[in-house]
Amino acid sequence: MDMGVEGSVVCHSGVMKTRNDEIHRLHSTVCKALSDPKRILILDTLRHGERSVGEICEMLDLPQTNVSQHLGVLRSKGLVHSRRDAQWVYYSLVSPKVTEAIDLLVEVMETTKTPNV
Amino acid sequence: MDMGVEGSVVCHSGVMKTRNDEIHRLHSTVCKALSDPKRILILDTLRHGERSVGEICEMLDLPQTNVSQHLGVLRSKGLVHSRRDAQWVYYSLVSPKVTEAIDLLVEVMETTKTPNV
DNA sequence: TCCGGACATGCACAGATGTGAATATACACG
DNA sequence: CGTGTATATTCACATCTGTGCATGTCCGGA
Repeated sequence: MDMGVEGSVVCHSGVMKTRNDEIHRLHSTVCKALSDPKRILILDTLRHGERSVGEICEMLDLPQTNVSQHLGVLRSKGLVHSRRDAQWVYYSLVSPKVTEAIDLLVEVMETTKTPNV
Repeated sequence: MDMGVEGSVVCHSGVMKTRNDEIHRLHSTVCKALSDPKRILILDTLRHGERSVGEICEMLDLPQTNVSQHLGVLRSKGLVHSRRDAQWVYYSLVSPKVTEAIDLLVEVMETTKTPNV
């Protein structure tokens, strides 16, 4: 009698059902998007507004092919939105919560004192 | 003149230096810890206080070997702390910010409407 | 000191994933 | 329509990482 709060069903000798599914979806979307350093860098690049692919490449000094691949992943995970304007494609965050989350993760890192690398 | 705020050095035709390093450390610690669904589940298990390895195994229905491996990763990343009591080892979060971050990531997932899987 | 339970570690392997090279597609312009 | 620029996609490959199995270590009890 110390858990089982917040609307989740607890199956004894089993797993919390809805919470389990929720976390698996969390992993396959947001967490998987953050599981590569370059993708985090790209998201950070979009912090202050939309950027074209070429602008991101220049800011991060990365080849275009690679940036397009990562942007494709981020879009498939639903974290960024793309808008075409003539020859250029501009990417932007679907929500400011994305960078808010990154900032909170940085806070977590700092409170954990990052023991080893 | 649209970026370069918050104490980071911007190298034109280069990359933001200190921010770059910060994000790479973020990835190799916190984000890498969250890059596996079972590890997120384990962290969620510790939300309300410390648990022994056996308790975590039972709650998540996972083999002990596997749980120990993941706990080893989480400890090496600095997200959990371990305490030995007789034959048992109790794990706990180093900071409540860990689950706060997970909760915010869930919020991000929900705002992005998770388009595909 | 021997035994059993709790937990950790090393190893081998399969599956996932980031990367570059080459190529394809979309668009503007003349 | 042909050319150049911007971006996306496919493919092959090297690397990483989660997993199970077997084993090792730590601890308490008889």
